[in-house]
Amino acid sequence: MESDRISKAVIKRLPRYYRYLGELIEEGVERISSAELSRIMHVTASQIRQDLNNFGGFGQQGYGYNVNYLYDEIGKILGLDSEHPMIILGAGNLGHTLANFRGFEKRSFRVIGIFDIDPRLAGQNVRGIPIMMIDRLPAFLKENHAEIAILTIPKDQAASLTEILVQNGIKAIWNFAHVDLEVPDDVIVENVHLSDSLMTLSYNLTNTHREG
Amino acid sequence: MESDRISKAVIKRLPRYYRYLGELIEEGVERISSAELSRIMHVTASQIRQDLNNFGGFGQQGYGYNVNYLYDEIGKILGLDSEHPMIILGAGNLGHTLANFRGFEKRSFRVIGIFDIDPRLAGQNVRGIPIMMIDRLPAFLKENHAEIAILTIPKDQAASLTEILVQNGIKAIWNFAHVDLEVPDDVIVENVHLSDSLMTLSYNLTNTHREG
DNA sequence: TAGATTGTTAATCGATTAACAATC
DNA sequence: TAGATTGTTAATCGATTAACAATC
Repeated sequence: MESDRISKAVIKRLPRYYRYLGELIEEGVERISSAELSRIMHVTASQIRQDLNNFGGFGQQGYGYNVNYLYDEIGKILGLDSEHPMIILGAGNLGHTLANFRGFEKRSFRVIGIFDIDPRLAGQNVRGIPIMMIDRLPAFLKENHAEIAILTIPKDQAASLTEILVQNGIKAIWNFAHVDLEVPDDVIVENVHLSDSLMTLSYNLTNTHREG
Repeated sequence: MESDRISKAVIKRLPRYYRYLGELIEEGVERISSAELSRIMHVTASQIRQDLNNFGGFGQQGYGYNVNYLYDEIGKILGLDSEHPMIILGAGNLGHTLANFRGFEKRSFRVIGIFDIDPRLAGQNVRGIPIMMIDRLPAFLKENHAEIAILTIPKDQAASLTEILVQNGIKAIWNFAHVDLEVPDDVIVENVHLSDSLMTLSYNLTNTHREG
């Protein structure tokens, strides 16, 4: 069923709501109206209500939203209530950095294996997570359930490794390589193109201070 | 002058055009039509022409676009033809990783200093880039021209450090901390919220394989 | 109950796509 | 010149904002 597809714009805002609600919880806030949240987040109250109502009626007229309840519900919508075992492909600087992120585990994203082509890294580990050679990948994926693959490899290796991942049942790729991956329809790719991000910054820097 | 503000959506697409054009150059392609580029990039030809015409008429009727020329022009639009000295705040894993990125320098983004609060790091360096203590930051910014500050610090330090940066004339912040920064209008912030990105992936993973 | 605030419909705004005349 | 393809205007589509009736 196609159903009413939620727009990409809405989905991209969900983590931000989640983050702000988390902060409100830390501050001990129990309820909040869309108007108040609007002020804090610098978005319109209308947008907040529209966004949330894509997923259900979480609020109550005359009261607003219960912060804890809304936080939990958005967490569920984001899939944070279940485990997401991950593997990292590429044990370079970035791979190591992501393997060391403690924040992920709070949210049930756990790295269960790291893969590289450099034989000098074989047998090493990061926080107890073993670094294995890429040729072990298919066997590893048969023996272990991994949902998400993180790609922190050079762009020229991305295509061939993606194929291996797809063939072995990986359904989601968090891609840090500077290429767009070609995958079947049922495989999800989320790109983090750092250099694109930096260029956007550079654009704004170069062009903003000209006008005005 | 407000002028015809280029939409954010268009700007976010520019680096992607730039990337594909760079690949075409590597492949020795000299000219390309919007129709052909459309096929490669999986966007409409109409959008390509509309996007580019925000900045000028780079093509030629009956011919298409000269790849090298268009690449250079987009590079200029993105501000890649001038130097962008950067500093990194936070010499943790991520700070080190970014300091080590060689790709940036090709494009005239150069890291000139790294700052941290951990006294054990004082005097150390990354690829010759000195790690200094945060209290040296104001003096450093007076003596050296830095355009972009990269924030790879814990979120609770982000607000106070941002204030110091703004007071000392930094006009652009590449923010990896998990908070939204409050800055004056003339300061540009580009966020890289990795956990937001991972949650978006998790959302799609959780919700996509249900329908269909 | 009266007041507040949601959920939701309608209006507006902006971005994408289609179409085609201009022109190389 | 004829053919190809741009630049640009017009049409469509989607997302955001405004408004308000429903309801706690």
